[in-house]
Amino acid sequence: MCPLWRVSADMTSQDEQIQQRRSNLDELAKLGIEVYPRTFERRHTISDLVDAYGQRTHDELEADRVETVTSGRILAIRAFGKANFLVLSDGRAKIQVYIRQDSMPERDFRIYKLLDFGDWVGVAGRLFRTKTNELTIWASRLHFLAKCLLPLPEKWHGLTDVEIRYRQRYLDLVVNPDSRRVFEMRSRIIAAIREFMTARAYLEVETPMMQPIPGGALARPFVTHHNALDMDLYLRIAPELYLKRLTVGGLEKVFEINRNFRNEGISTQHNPEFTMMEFYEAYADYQALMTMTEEMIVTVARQVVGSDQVTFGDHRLSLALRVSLREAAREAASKRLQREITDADLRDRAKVSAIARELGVDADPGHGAGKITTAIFERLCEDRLIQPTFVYDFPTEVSPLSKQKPDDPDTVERFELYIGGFEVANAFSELNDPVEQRRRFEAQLKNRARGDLAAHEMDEDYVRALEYGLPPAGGEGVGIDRLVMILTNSASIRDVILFPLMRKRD
RNA sequence: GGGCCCCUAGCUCAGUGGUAGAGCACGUGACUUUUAAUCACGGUGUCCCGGGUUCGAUCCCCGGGGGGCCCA
Repeated sequence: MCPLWRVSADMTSQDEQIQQRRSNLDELAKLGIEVYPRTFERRHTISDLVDAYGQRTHDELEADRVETVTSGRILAIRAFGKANFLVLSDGRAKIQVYIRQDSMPERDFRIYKLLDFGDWVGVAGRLFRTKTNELTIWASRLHFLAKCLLPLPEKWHGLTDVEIRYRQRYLDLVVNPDSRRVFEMRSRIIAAIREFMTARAYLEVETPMMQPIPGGALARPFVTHHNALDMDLYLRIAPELYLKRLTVGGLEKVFEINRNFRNEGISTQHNPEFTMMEFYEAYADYQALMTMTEEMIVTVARQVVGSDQVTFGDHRLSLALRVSLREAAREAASKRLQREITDADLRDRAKVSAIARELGVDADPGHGAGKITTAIFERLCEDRLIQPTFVYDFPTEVSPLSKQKPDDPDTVERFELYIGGFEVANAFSELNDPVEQRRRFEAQLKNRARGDLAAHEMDEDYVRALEYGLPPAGGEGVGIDRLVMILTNSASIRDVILFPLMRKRD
């Protein structure tokens, strides 16, 4: 036979492999089988079999004669003429299948001959162990379930090209078990958080993702448009103002786990859409939330990772520390400049501005002392906060929705939790004085007028809600993606988001 | 937005100013307990795209695209 039609000079290796696979599919159809069947009834999943029989010895399996029907994707074919092996995977576990011409109907063996690496098949057979002690299904029937028409990445090196891993996550999941593990853990982390909250009588709610006034955070929003109402809408940057409206309405403990959208840069710590767990509790203040946050993270880590000590990069993370923002900025600045910087220096607009200049930190002319101190903190301290650290007492200027400290109007009762060098949570005692809230919004509007597109907008209805009375309350947002990074030791947020945003590719 | 780095076969990667390579994968053959199966034989290609320099560019230069890391 001279299969000239199969190989022409300008055919690439991929074309050739696709054509071969197509031809195998055609041949399968000619056998009279349904090549895209609708269902397949399996008696066990591969994971079930490995869990239940992975420890059974050869003799035990011979005595028990375990019959099974299972299915999966073919991850390897080792052919020896009359003795053949497939490796099937259900994504979590693998099992070997032994194919012998004289152990199955002739048509099933013909199906076997037309299989390719990556195809989906079902098998029926008996469990045994080979000479090399591998748990194996001795196939008596073989069912074709679906064709893999494109060649898969190589089994040994897997898929390391991060661009393909992000753009074609399905390939990453097929060949990189670690990737699947990360997303399974992500799912369990979210489930554990939900369980933690509902066990404490928090009510899970859903608030608008499309908002006429984007609020609750200082960030630039995405804009969209509703045609029938002819109205611009913004994808939410935070659910905060809606959740607090619910607290006004008497829902004393609420939480929401969902996406926020911020029209800002992309980095290993930022994806334009990201998942937050945000919650509010009447009668709690930020001190209570710190304690609760510690408890939540420890509980989730123990439940999902099995320990409250986790490895992140080169670091071993453990106990939570507490340090005030001004104190952290003051200490770091003193150290850097080799002289004593005082708390009073940081509160003085002119002095802190000079200090910032000395440190090479941008101090916008419109920025007040609080904002400049925060910039110094972010520049000097943030990425050094590897061990879990609560940074508390933020400048009022950068916290338009937080309640001031009773003895210090320039400072609010707010904290951020840092782990691994980045912000994981942000919380504060909620400002519930409508007069003061209006003043804060107005201050934000001035920043906006000066060109700060991330400054907060006026939200009249939110102020009105406060006028009806918001009980004393604490609220917090936990960055789920970043928490998952910490708990799965992932260096980039893109490794914990199934389909991270990528540039469009023609 | 700035700096540095990457883009070569389906995958993982070498490489060179002169007709482009390896391993895996793929095809043909052998093989009835293999497992990164082995052995023999065989074909891999827009060297990201466009322009320039050159007798000749995958390589050097310029521009663009995509990606990564760091900084803002």
